[in-house]
Amino acid sequence: MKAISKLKNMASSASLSLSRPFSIATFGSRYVSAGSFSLLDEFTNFCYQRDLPRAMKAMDAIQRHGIWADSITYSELIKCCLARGALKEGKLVHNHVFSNGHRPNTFLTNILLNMYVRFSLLDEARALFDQMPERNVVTWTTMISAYSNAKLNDKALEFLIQMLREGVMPNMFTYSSVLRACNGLSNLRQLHSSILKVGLESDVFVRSALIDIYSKLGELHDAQGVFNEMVTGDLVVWNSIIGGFAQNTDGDEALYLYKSMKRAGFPPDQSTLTSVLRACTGLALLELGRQVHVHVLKFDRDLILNNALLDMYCKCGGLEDANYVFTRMLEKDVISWSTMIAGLAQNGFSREALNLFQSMKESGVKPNYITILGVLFACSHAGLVEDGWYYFQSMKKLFGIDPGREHYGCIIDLLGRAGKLDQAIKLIQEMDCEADAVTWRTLLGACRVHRKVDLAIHAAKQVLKLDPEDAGTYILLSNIYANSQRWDDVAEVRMTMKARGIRKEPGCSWIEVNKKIHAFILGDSSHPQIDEINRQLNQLIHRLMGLGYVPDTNFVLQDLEGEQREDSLRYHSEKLAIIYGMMTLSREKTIRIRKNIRICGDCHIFAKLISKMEQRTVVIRDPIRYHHFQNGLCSCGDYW
DNA sequence: CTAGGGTTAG
Repeated sequence: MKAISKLKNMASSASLSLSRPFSIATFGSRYVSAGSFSLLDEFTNFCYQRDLPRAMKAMDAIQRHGIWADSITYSELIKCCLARGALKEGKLVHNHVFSNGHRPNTFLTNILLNMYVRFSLLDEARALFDQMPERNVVTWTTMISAYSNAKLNDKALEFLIQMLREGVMPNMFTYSSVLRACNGLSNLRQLHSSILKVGLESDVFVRSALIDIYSKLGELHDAQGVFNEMVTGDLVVWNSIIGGFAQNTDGDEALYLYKSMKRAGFPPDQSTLTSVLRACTGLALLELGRQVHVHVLKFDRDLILNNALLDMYCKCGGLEDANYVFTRMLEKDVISWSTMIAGLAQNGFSREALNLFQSMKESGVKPNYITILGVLFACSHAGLVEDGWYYFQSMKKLFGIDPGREHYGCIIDLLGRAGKLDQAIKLIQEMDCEADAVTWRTLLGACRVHRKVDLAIHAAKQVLKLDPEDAGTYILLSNIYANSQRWDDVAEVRMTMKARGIRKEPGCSWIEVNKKIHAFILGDSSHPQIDEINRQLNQLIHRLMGLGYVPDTNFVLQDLEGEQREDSLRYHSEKLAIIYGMMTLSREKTIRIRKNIRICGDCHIFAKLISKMEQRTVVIRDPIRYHHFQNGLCSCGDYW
């Protein structure tokens, strides 16, 4: 410290800039006259002043005299080029320091190398790397980091191996870069054990990189293990684990960790809030999402965060809030537009979705693969066969996007709704991409609605071939057979299920009341108010039956999955959740429910009748679509 | 001179 303050005093008394180095130049072999010395002085000054145009001119002058400045000066100049995106000038500096057989040291070459990496010129970087006579850990790390950022994972790993072979020891920088390049678990476990061996696991960068890659590979258990070992925390480490759970659809754990993080004294930042919103989205927690919104206001310029907020409102059925956020966003990108378009379409506002698509095009934002999906989804929901077909046919020509499996799925849905099953099956045969389980399930849905038994059996078999774990399809297939009195086939399906150990998931519905989540599971009566709920449910069913409601126990071809317990039809979890919502939420409030499996035909009718009789809005989100029940009608148009 | 975390569909 003393030395520094001494230097400062010297500098101010001599009115020199501190950043100016005392040693000015490394001289070439040639004689340097007093005139060229001042040229060099000038060059150095311009570099430190970050005056790029003058520095470049001065560099030209010293080059003509065959002299070079020191590495620090050039590194300042290159920083300046990087800050201004001046690639051309950067290349000139590169040529200059290599001119007339001069060779920069490893430090300066690393900086040049990094410059090419920052400009995403990996080939140039590689060429420079290849001609370096000496490569230190920074050299290797720069290349590895460049390759992992470019997703050239094999290259990154290959460089790590090469580096080790040449006896250069990786440091924490190296590990945190190369971890992102892990393609599989075996790579990762190997790297992890080397990290433990050299004791670098306590570095926060390495820790967060480990957590992140474990969770990207779906190994949340390992990610949490690494997290739990943490002694001194760091915001990014917290964000890594919270993001890991949020992205792996374990919203509960993400939210729990979010609370712990705040308790540990780390204020959330943009990244934290984005993950927390994603967790709310997955759990359909509109009220909690609204609370998070308050914190988002501090970061109103953050596009990613606002997109996450927008999506939360869309997915939680808060369309008005979504629209509010959307109109007020300072900046909108493809994701913002796509989110809003899909959100409108999924919630039954097809016309609005298509209008928004129009505005998007007018605003000059280019639609992408996902945008078109939302558009096609809107068309199929509104029964706009012509429009949907048009967009599908011309998406390549208009937007340069090749239709993928999901686009075909939308069109199959579109044709299916319109009852054009022959065309739908023809399309499946003509698809450029392989039909998958989702494709066939879409067709199966159409067969169910239009009661095409033979085609339904074919589609169901295809689904099960591609996804042998799909309990709902087994049930549906067995119901179809039962309905046609094909008892041998029924027995066979049941046997297959048993042999494969397929068990149907119990139906479960969640509703958020007073910031608490209430879960209703079929066959579970642990809710404290279950007796009252059942009493009111029975009363209501009685009243509905007086108005002509007939509990629909004939599931065949009406129920794609449902809760599959014919005898307890009246206790399906969504019915319990609706009643509970009616009991606890004031009349003008929307009853919002999330379900783990698809709604059955009977509950669908039940919800429609309630919406009319009680004049209440009910929104049920199942795993694949939204049902807005209002005044006796559902936004899905009775097709799902 | 080299390093870590977040958004749309499925």
